[in-house]
Amino acid sequence: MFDHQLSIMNFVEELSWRGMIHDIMPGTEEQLNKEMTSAYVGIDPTADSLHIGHLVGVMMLKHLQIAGHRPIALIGGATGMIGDPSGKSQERNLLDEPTLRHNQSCIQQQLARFLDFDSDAPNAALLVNNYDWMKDYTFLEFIRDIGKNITVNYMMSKDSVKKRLGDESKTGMSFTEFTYQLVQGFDFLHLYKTHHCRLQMGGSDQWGNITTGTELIRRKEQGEAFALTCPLITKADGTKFGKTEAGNVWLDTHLTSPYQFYQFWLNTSDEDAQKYIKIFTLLKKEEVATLIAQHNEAPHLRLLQKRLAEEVTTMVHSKEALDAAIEASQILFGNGTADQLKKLDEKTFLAVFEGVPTFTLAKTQLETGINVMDLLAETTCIFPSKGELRRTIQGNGLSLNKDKVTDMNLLVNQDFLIGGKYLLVQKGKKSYFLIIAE
RNA sequence: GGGAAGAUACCGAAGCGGUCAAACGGGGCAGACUGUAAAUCUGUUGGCUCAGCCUUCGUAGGUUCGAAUCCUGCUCUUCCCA
Repeated sequence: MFDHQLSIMNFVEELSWRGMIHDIMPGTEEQLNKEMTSAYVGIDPTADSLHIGHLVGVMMLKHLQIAGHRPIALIGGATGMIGDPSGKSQERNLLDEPTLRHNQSCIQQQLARFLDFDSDAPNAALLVNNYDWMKDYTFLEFIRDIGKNITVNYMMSKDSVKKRLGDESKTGMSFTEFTYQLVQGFDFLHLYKTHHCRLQMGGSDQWGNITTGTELIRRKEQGEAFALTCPLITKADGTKFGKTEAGNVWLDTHLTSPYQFYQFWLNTSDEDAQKYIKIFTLLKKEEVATLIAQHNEAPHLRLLQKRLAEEVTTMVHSKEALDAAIEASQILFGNGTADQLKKLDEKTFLAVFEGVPTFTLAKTQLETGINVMDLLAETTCIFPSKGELRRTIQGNGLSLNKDKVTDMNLLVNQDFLIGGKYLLVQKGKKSYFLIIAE
């Protein structure tokens, strides 16, 4: 029986209570209990940062490593160029190699916060890029060595393909997309042969692709490989997880500030928070149970959301970033008044509004005063059009320095500046913008 | 290669010669209520120098006093036949 001092609970049990198993191939658990096993998760290198949609896969790898197995992160340099037919995603563009490598190294740095790549431990994590073994692999070799082993009938039976072939599909499917599962299956085969990788994990939408891989391994190598998928992360209101109005929630500080990151998690609904805290934090079963119980006692305190946001922000960024985010949140969402705002010293002020979109303009422009309309819709692009700004003011949704604006002809001059320098623009309750006069 | 259907604002989808900046639904934004929630209700959702004007209904032309609506070419999509 395989045992590791770190593994308190076995991997499958661990994922299971966390609600992270959607489907698992028979024999997977036995394999994991038998010996140290390598398992991989694929990541598309479409950007130079991961976003929180990637986090589930990363957490699976982390749990895997904690359980004493070896995680492999596969950068889909080759597959990422194709695009999976199951997603709504368009066919992708080919990344040039420098961009691909850049993205790869950025992603690896982010992964290093979660996984141990460098130690001498036998289960140190590994990062590979399928571009490396695909780029010189010719089409002829591929169809002869790989394509031969899988029938089109088999490939067509996959849901992802059926969906695109069905009557309700409006777009059809290119040959390239059809081939996707084979290419991904080949990755699995390659890792099986080169790294003894026996398990592929991914989102539930990957099940079909993963099983093409295990099938390929069975037919070509008479080997046994396994699949484990986690449920697609959903939100109770049915909208897509991981998106805000501003787009993806990234792990990179420059794309999504720690404050915004913290806010994202803080804003999860009660129902979702119970799910997410199991998936995105490493809190133990008992602690999670206690938190959920406490939350149900006093839901308005939102202990669960706060804890979730704290844990994830700390894990992804740092304790310092978390503290700053909390402080900023308190000022922004506490009963902040214009007076309080004006009392802040510049350093705190800037810390609070770090990550808030800023616009600069010359102080001289304010000497004679400038109309709110022109200021917000023209000089700065806080509002895309004057019409929209007009509507917002009419709907009582605009504040300057925490004071509601009701007059569309309001003249903004230097007297409005906080500390002689800053003007805080608020659209609705949650959207802040900062104008800096220089 | 032949045939059919279609392309409307963020998305879906009406409109089929004037009263159309374009019904309806979804989404978005804002307001009320609240827990920075959910649900609900309300307003709004092309632009502007805003009771008026300007640019939009795949694209280029044409017919007409007048076109999203009719005609022609083109592009693209889906489906059927070969």
